Amino acid sequence: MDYLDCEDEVLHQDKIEEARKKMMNGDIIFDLSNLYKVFSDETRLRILNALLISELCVCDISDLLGMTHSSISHQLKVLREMKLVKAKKVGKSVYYSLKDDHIQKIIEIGVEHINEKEI
Amino acid sequence: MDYLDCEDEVLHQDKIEEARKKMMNGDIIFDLSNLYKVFSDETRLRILNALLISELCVCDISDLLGMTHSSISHQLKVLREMKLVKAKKVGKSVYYSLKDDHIQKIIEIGVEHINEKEI
DNA sequence: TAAATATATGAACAAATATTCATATATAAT
DNA sequence: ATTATATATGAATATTTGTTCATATATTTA
Repeated sequence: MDYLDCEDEVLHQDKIEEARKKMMNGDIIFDLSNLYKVFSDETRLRILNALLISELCVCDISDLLGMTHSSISHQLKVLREMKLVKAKKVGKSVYYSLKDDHIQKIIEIGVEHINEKEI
Repeated sequence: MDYLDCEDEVLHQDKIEEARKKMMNGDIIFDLSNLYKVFSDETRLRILNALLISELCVCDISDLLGMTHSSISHQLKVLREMKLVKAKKVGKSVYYSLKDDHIQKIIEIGVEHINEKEI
């Protein structure tokens, strides 16, 4: 393990200790990584973006994104499991909508970041 | 392609059109997905979290996270390429720090979301 | 009741990605 | 100059993950 190889004079024990104390705990890091993983896929982002505009059934989303029902359905399952969308069954159709407004905020800040980087 | 199989009566053409018009364009979706991909990995999140607290060299980060220099260095490269961190060389060491404060905001909103979900 | 439609899902496959290992480069110390 | 140290990086490996394909379930219609 070469993470033990640094000379003591190079390590900043004070800073390391401070960081160790103030850092978020492992569970939160784990949950956070899973949350952002949802937003890291273009298909899921497009689905969330669409639902931000309107409630839609699976057929609508498939048509809108030009992708198979299966693919969309798999991704909707991920979004459901992460509790980012809710499903409402009406007849043979299932209507999806967003579960809360953090989604909008998360996307907005991301867009803000990207726009500033372009300058 | 079974995304063409839905009956016309099931599709909501008005909603689909509205979504099509209002949705973000593909380039932004692509950039967004790449941005969130950075936050989707626990190692990178821990590095960002540490740098949020203090400027650190590679040795510090390796020691703090209990991971090899190589692994940390690879992830720092990703963070550099995404322009989320900046590097300052001093002697043999390279000191890393955050490049802007969107990082903090993105993490904060994620934490907020997770905490509310726990209720 | 049988056939058709909308959605869901398990398994297989392909593509992406994180870590390890080996090695390279740059700087400092001897 | 030579050796040691801090960091970087290419290639290989292992794991994860998105889509496709086949099939299952639920609801409606004939």
